Amino acid sequence: MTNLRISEWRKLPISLKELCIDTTLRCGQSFRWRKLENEGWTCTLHGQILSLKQDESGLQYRSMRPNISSSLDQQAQLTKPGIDVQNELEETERLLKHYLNLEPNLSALYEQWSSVDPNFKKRAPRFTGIRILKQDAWEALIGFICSSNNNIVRISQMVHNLCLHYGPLIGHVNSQPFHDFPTPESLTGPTVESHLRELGFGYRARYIARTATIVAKEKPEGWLQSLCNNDDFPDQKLPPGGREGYRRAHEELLNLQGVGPKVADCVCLMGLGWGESVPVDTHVWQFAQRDYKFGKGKHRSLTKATYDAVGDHFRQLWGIEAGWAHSVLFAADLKTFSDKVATKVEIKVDEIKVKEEGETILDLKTVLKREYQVDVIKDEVDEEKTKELAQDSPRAGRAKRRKL
DNA sequence: CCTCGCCCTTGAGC
DNA sequence: AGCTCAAGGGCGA
Repeated sequence: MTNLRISEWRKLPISLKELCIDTTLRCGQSFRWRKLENEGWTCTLHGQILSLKQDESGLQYRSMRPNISSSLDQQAQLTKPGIDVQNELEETERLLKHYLNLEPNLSALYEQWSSVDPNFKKRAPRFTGIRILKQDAWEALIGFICSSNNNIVRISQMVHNLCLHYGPLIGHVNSQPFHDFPTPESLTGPTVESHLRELGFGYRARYIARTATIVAKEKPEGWLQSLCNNDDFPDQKLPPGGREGYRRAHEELLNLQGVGPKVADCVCLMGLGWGESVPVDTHVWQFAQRDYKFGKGKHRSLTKATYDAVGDHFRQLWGIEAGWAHSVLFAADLKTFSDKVATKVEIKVDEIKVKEEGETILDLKTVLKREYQVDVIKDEVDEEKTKELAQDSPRAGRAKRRKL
């Protein structure tokens, strides 16, 4: 095991309503946290390894830093002048508070969204404590370039491989290596694309290599950070298209390779701190049609115009932190969390079907039995609504159909 | 402006 | 065993 200086466990007083790490770290906004036996959620952050544990009493964390000299044992390190342990503890706490984005009052936001949106009010109680993290913008950018046509498990694997091969090793925990996220510079070079293809990145290999080159060589130093939101006290007025700074950041990101509207919005929201950013992916498009009357007339398919209209709608409905509310409903739509949503199976007997065969019309009375899987919020089962849902839901058409 | 085929890989479902 | 399809899209014609 690599020589690490391990801090004591410290406590951060925060309720599960304000932050639920088990949901927040798995809902597809960050891809590097690993849950280890006896260690909890673990990830590298700015040259150190952080572990998080949470129960009803609060959040616990500890840091693991690489030793400067491996010849000294832990006791010697602790007493060695030059290493200010107290200072490091404070630094870790600052880092963690910043990353977890603990400033906004999440309960108050949930209440506000619930008061203006019955659908949010119905679904949110099963998904409390989902907080938008303040991730590093560069990491978010690469992570979401990887996300196209992909699933969370595989995205996480790809990001892990990226760190393993291109990021500096920080240390081992439970005999697993932990690397920091690679810099843009380290992902430039003539062999990166082909190597990433060998590692299974597919067509995203070229996007990553090109975007890394643009950021490292063509843009000025600190360009990505310059797009981030520094408005600590946003005024309540929000233009339908979002604040000027958000629009500019979004537009700038579109010039990169492998970055379309959706990926740009993910980076704006999770890497640059623009709360009004609403990434519209297949899940969001699904519930926009199911619960918010999109998918008809002018906004039949998810074109760029429809994409903007969906975002504008949610911004007007939810306000300046619309992206936060969006993440709650997104999580509610993930199969990963289907254990949080009770599944009710409805049996419905179809109408008698008449089957034609050549010239003879056979009265084949085929009774079809359909099983509809309907997401039902536990303890809030409304029979009429449920049936309606089953018939209107896009899932109903793909529901299992068995002949008897 | 909208639509479509294509891009890589993996796992589930049939 | 083999096929289709979707998984948090983007790009070019």
